[in-house]
Amino acid sequence: MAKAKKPDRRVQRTRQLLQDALLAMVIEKGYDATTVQDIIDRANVGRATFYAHFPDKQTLLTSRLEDLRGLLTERRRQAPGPLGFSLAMLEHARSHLPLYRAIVGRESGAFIVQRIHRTIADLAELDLKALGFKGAPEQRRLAVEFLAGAFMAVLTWWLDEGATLPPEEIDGIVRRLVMQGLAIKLA
Amino acid sequence: MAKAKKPDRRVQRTRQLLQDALLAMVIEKGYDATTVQDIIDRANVGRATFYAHFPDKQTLLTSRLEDLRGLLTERRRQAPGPLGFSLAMLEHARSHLPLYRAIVGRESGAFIVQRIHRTIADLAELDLKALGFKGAPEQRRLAVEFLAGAFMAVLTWWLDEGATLPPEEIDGIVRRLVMQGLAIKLA
DNA sequence: CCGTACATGAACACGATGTTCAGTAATAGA
DNA sequence: TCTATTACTGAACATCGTGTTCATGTACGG
Repeated sequence: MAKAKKPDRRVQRTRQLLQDALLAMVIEKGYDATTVQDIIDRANVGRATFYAHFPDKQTLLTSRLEDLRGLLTERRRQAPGPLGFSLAMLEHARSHLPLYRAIVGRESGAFIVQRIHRTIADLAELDLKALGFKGAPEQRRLAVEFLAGAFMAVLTWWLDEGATLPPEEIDGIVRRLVMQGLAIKLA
Repeated sequence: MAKAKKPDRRVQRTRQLLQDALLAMVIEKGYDATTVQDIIDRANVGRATFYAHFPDKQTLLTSRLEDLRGLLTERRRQAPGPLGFSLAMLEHARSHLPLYRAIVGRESGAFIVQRIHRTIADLAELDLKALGFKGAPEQRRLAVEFLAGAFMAVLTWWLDEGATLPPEEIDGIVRRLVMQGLAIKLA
């Protein structure tokens, strides 16, 4: 373990200001449309200061996304079992609706969506492993992508509809679809 | 029907050049990284000319994507039944691998992915309607998003892996997942 | 052959990026 | 409290992409 010296108070403050400003701007104009200029204006921070902390917009966002990953992993620990993150994420999304819509909704940029997809896929893979999913690793990977993609799409749709349906209902439907499929005879 | 006067030969030529140049650049550097400058350089076309035809990069791409939509709809007509587009798309993707990877793979921009997702979702909705899917329209929509998201994710993964597995196998697995789900007891 | 529609390319204003640097302030540690 | 260190500032700068304009040249259709 590297000795993690507690960072200078100014550093903490600046990073916090920048992260908060980014989220506020993303909600306001979307990720792609948000410029570094917007962020530093909102945060009241010098231009040079931004680049002293983060090489670009993307890295700044990534630093913030670690929190979400942590939260989901934690919830998964609390509520074990496959798709343990599902309900947790749906509820978390609803209580941060504007942010989620900006990040994972129809208007968001590609980069963020991919990151979140990866997070979900990783969690799902843990689930499948724990269940002793039979089949080649390749098949497991395919199933994991299937699951993550499906979940992301449902989440996106739900958010874009205003997240009116209760999380429990969405969670239930997703589970049923994942479990039994459409339960329709396909060709 | 509007009388579709056949366009000036120069117009056809210019539009073709621009579309081809865009695809070439997307394969080379990805959609986001491709600039209008790149496109007109590659196409050997004046800057003003570009903007005389398309307001921006996005519209140029959209004009091209109509072709794919047409092709998928056509294939669906030929091979009716749910998920009729699945195998067709997988095969089409494999025979245009670099382009597909650039467009729908991990490196692509958000805009294109959303467009393709929409195309697939629309096709899937036709399938479900034809099958007499029971349940509220809202539930059907959710199922459609689920299906499209899952398919897109699998396609993305497959492409990023180099599309080594045969399309028929992927198609079969996707069908099974959609039909029966993971066939695992979930909590 | 001629009038029209299109292509050209250069110039322009604008805005965003990322870097540099000298000056100033806040901080941690003694 | 004092001091060396570290961080922030703000302005300037080069670079690049965008989208518009316009006068000029040229290929097209009829």
